[in-house]
Amino acid sequence: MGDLEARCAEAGLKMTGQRRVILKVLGSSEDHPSVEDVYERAKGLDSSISIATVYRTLSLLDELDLVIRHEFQEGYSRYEVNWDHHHHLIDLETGKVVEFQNEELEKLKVKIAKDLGYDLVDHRLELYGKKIKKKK
Amino acid sequence: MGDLEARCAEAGLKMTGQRRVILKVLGSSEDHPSVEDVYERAKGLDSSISIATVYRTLSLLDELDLVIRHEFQEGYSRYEVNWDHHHHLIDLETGKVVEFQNEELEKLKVKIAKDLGYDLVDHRLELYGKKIKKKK
DNA sequence: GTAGCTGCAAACTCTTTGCAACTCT
DNA sequence: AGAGTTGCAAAGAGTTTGCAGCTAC
Repeated sequence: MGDLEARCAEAGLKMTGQRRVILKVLGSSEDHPSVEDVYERAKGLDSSISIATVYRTLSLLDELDLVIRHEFQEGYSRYEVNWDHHHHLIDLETGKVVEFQNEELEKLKVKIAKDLGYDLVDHRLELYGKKIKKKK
Repeated sequence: MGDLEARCAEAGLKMTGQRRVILKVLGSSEDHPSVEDVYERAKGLDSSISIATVYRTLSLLDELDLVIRHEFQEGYSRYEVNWDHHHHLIDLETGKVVEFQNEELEKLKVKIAKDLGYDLVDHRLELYGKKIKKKK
């Protein structure tokens, strides 16, 4: 993958200070921040930034597929950079989000879509679970 | 499975006229109606019903697991009766929602969660695709 | 009788947008 | 220079809630 800024320029976006800040925040986030989270982190780097700009920028990045927008049944969106394809397991007790990949799953999904008469364009998979308690 | 009304009574819910109407609407819907949809259909049976009651009832039913709440990335919720476990393929060109089940997928998900150290409690899978065009 | 339910309207949360000023290219 | 971008504040959409009256049990 590579440089977010480069890919934005490629798409014809003007590289403003605010966008640079937001891209920096996204690129250095290891989690799945909400818009509010991105806004707070961005303000740490440039206190004049507005949340409207964060919303607008995230929408743009989503359209460009540079970012993925998640709705984990919380009533708001979370974002993450679209570095690599993976899925999420949400720990119901702690809210922790675990990422995973599974090749078998990928193949199976394409096959299911095909059997239904569809070309698979996109998909979402979320698992919700509780940590297995080891017995002593 | 079976009677929605019975299961509500079992849970200690009072069986009011409005609830009966909403349950009837849900039980006879073959699609995945939004709150607004449920409200409109319910008004056809009892014009005095309010949307606040629809929201409250659907939340209750969701807590009781009698109903499943979906968020198909549209900015609002859709509901369906929790009759049987299945997943959805959303046709990106028409918005049509196709339901499917796949045993292999179910096993795989349990296994993935287990490998990550989790007991699978719930999960969501949505495929987004385009209809395969047959060549003449 | 009374705990629970309802309609109404107001409030809330998340997100989008109109506008005038500003800024990359 | 000029199209695109920004901050602000207001508006929008979807959803929740306080309250007084009503109703199933």
